[in-house]
Amino acid sequence: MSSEPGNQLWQVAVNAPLNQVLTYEGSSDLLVGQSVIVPLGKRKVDGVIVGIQPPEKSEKESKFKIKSILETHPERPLIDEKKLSWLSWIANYYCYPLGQIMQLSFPPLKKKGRGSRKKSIIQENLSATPDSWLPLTEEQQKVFGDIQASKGFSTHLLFGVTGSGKTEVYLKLLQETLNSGKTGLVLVPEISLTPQLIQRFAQRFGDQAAVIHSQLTEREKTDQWWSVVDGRKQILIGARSALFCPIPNLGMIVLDEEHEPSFKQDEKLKYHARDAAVMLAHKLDCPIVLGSATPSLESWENAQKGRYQLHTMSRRVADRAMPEISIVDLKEKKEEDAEKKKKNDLPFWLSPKLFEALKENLANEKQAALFLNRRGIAQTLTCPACGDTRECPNCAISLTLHGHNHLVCHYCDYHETKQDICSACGDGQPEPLGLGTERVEEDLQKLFPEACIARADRDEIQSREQLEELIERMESGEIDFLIGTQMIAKGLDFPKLHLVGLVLADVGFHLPDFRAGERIFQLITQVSGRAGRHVKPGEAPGQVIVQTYNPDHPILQLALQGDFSAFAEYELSFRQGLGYPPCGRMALFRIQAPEQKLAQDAASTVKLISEKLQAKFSKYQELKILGPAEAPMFKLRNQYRFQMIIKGPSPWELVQFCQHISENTDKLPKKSRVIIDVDPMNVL
DNA sequence: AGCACGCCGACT
DNA sequence: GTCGGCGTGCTC
Repeated sequence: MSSEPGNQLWQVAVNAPLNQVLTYEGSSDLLVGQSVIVPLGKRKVDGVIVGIQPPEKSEKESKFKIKSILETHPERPLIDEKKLSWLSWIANYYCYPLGQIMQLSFPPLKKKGRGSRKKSIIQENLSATPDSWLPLTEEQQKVFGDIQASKGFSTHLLFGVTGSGKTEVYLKLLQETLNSGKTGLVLVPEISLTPQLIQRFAQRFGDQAAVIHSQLTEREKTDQWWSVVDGRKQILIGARSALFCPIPNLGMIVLDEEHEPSFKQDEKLKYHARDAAVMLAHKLDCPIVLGSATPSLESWENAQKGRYQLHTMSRRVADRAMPEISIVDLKEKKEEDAEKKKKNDLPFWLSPKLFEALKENLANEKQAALFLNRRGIAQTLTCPACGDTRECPNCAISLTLHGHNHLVCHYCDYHETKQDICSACGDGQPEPLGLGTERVEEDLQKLFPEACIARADRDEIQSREQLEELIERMESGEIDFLIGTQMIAKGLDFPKLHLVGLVLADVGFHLPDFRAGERIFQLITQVSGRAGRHVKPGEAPGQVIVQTYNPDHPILQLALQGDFSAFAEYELSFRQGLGYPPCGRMALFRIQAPEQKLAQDAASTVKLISEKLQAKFSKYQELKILGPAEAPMFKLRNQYRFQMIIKGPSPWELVQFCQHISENTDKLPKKSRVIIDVDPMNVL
């Protein structure tokens, strides 16, 4: 404490939905970055000091009576200048109050007093004896060396086929980071934080690693958080929220499965952990590694443009064979197929080829998995004769069925009436696609009464324990057929899984989402990676069967060849034409209100404000404002929802525009709200 | 986000 | 008469 601590004015970002910092009086001993408690209205809230209030400014701000900072948070660490600058970037870029973002940097509970406590399951896992290091393959060694050689900030895109051993490279890089006295952060999608992955890190780093994920209790999260912040642990593994942990002395960030859409948070602060992590690495001047077998086109484009360094690993370790992928046409064109189907009494979704493969697999006592990505809130019409789906002429997005005969585009609000006869082939009658995992399970059990069938989807598997139990039953070989949604397509590694079937690839194609093609390519690639991961040389390779009504679709053909760069080229040229990311940026405004009329009016108001802004500022000239249109989920939790899409050539004017809008939409019609999503991943 | 203020209907 | 519902508005 200094001898003469005078008072001065501080700028504080408070934990409230305010778009500005507030001014408080406090001791001049305080520091920027310090956590404080301040009075706000009639209550006390947390806040962080973000700056000194310039004295000349305070004179005219006499509108408020300046209050005093009540106390400091003695145990919360200082947020240093770099971190502060990063948090401010997030607040600006994603149009979200800084004070609320700051609070993500702190654990949910108070620090625990000393005293013995029993180890959590994770910690027990992490205390396993370190095992020996595997020697890197030539390819791994090269990538490791190249990344290692770069100093300071650099973004590395590690593009490695499934089974090429990306994790081994991460482990080695992290070890080097620890050796140089720095700490490391590993971000993975929540779904892949399975014991399998944690075990792997545990074996290498023993008790040097902490893990944070959403299923921990608040106490556990708090303890893990402190173990890193105190410096007792040097590596933090976690889902996207771990990014906000103020890890001291961070020297390396690894973000695995870089393409996973779950890195984008869909509620509250709609940040993308990958993009925020790259920005953090930039601010901290440290390297970041993004890994994937199917990079997002955003990252791929960044690599092509030289903003990211591309490292490719194209060989599976131990030269394990890639699985055989085949595509089956579900259209019942061939007489013999129809006959076969009839003979075995097969349901419409099961082709004779997949049926035979399942039968053979069961006879050989191997496991099979069937995937069906039924995320179908949005219904699209598909012609059973030619497989055509009606698309919006402006947006190249599937039209969505409303009522019985109304087709609507959710990007621009184009409307048309349903035709009874398919306009593409003039023959079939388009029908909504409807099929779910439950139906698949039911049908399959009838066909294979003796088989042990398990289902994995949101309805069936709700907790981590249930997932772990399922994994165990798969590993023990008890389950013959596993039926599931994407849930099981990712991250899981089942040694005895030999056959993988994608029941209906088309479901993915026809989501009203410009990334539908990318998702389906990723899905096929990821799913293929599950089959025959552990075949030994000489054994038959894993088998993948993709069923579809569109066997000739270029994306399926490219997935079949496993040619990512050809796929990227194809997809990028499509996006270029319409200015979709990464060939341009977009933002989504969701306008909602408890009554349809209110929401409609509010949407029109926002549109009007947008057009006025655009007319007034020339920098917004190149932005394209689409909509408002009804959101795909028009009514949700008693709110009626409209959306507008803003497209622009680069992020700068787009983000400025979003900020501008958020400043001007405070006084919308009562009860209505605008929610801004910059770089949306999910337009539903 | 909270928390208060205020303006309506149902109760002692 | 007042208790309490939640719609509306403000916070240095």
